[in-house]
Amino acid sequence: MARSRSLKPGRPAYQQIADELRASIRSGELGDGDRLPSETELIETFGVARMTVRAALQVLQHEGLAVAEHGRGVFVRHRRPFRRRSVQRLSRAQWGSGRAMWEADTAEDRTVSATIEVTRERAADDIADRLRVPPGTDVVVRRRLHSVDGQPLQLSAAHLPAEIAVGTPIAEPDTGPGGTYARLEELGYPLEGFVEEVQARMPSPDEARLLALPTGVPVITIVRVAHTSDRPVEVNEIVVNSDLYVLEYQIRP
Amino acid sequence: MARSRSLKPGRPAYQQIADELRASIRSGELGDGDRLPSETELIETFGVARMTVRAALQVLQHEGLAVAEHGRGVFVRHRRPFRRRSVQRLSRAQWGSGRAMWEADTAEDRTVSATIEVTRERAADDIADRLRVPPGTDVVVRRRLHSVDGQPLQLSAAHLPAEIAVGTPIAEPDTGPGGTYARLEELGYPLEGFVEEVQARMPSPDEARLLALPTGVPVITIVRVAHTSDRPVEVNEIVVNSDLYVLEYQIRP
DNA sequence: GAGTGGTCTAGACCACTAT
DNA sequence: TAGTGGTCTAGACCACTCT
Repeated sequence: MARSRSLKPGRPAYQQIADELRASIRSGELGDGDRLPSETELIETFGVARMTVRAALQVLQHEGLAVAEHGRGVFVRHRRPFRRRSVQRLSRAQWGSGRAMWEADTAEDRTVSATIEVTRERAADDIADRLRVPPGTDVVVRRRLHSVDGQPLQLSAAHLPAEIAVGTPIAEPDTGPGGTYARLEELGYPLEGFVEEVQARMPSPDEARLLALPTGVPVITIVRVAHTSDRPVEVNEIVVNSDLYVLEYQIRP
Repeated sequence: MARSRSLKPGRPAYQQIADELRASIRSGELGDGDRLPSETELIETFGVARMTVRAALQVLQHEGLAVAEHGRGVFVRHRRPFRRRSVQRLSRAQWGSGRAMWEADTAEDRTVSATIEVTRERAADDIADRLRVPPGTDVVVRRRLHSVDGQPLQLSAAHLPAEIAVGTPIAEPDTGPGGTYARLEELGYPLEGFVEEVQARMPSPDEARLLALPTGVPVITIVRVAHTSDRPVEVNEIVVNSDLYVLEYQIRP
């Protein structure tokens, strides 16, 4: 960044400074992980007040292009989606084989971990609606936080009618080989298909904390409904760190 | 919001103010479209400087919970996803029938419009890679901006090898009934399937402008590859307003 | 004109990181 | 200790909306 740059009237100063920095990032002049000019340097370069350069840096952070590290500087953020979720994850070959679904798209050298909490609750209206049971029906809820190599990736909350799950391994923290879907088939609920509804939004503060999300990184939400030929048997609400995920879907015409 | 509220030490004032406002929104005390307390009111309520209450309001805007309207106030943002993209969109029944794919999931009373620009370019590396052609190969690019009821929804850039598309309706703005996919089949490229890669991120300033995105609304990006039994024939890069979309995918085990 | 949010200044003190 | 970003103040002027 050259010394003493001029700003044109008409467009706010903080946006012009953000524009210049963004251009430096896009052009590759500032690469992944590089430190941006410090606030002090930007104040000298552009001849503006500190709050003005801070506003410019905030713009870049909220665009997901930069992250601030207290005491160290503001750095170009590097995306590294190291996981890919594909349709294959939900194939019977996967969970029928005794592998956890979770492992389906995980490279061998990754360390996968999860915390889990199983509770019994009354179904919220939207869950009951999707399960096609009366509002307030008892459900077993399996809440998990999945991490890979210590990096939190995904929150999930699987809801199953208590009538189906209670007294089975599905209501235990460890569902055994093949997981919930393998158990459902054993219990006489052969799965016919899944429907996933995908959306994106900014995280709540809680989600940002649990998933260790930097500023400017949205979450992808997935509502997956697993169903047999005559009824839905599970609703899984999933929230994923969009920075680390590429979802893959295959469609046949 | 009661008058004169106290702030506790330890947590930054602007975050505590944001917390209170967020709680009011989540509880429903402030509903969709309601005006939040003005900056002046918040200054009096919490006894802080203006930049502090502004910081609190920015937090909510970047979370996608509120939108500021210059001269009017800051309002609770209301989500209204009025479109749903499902697997059915890509069924042969859809585009084989002469309906534009675009219409597949559009309710009858919507006004659909699009701008389109068709160009011939050298393929960028990632596009060439996905089309399995040498880098720099000539491609026909169909860039569109889709809107519904005047609201911009989606940007797309469909890339096809020039070898396939040149001299056909695919290189014209209007591809005719059933669109590009119907033409491809007529030209001897029967489609065997599609793969979609879905990610989410914050928009670039250009995307935010074109899609009329408020602060705090991410985009969903989709890279769709259409292929015949022996080669990919189209790569479509799609950027959608995540506020207006629910993607739906069906999966068979 | 009164009220709203948008930009900007010139300071202050604090917390964190590096050396 | 020097340099970095994080929070906060008490003003200023501007642009927009509504009545």
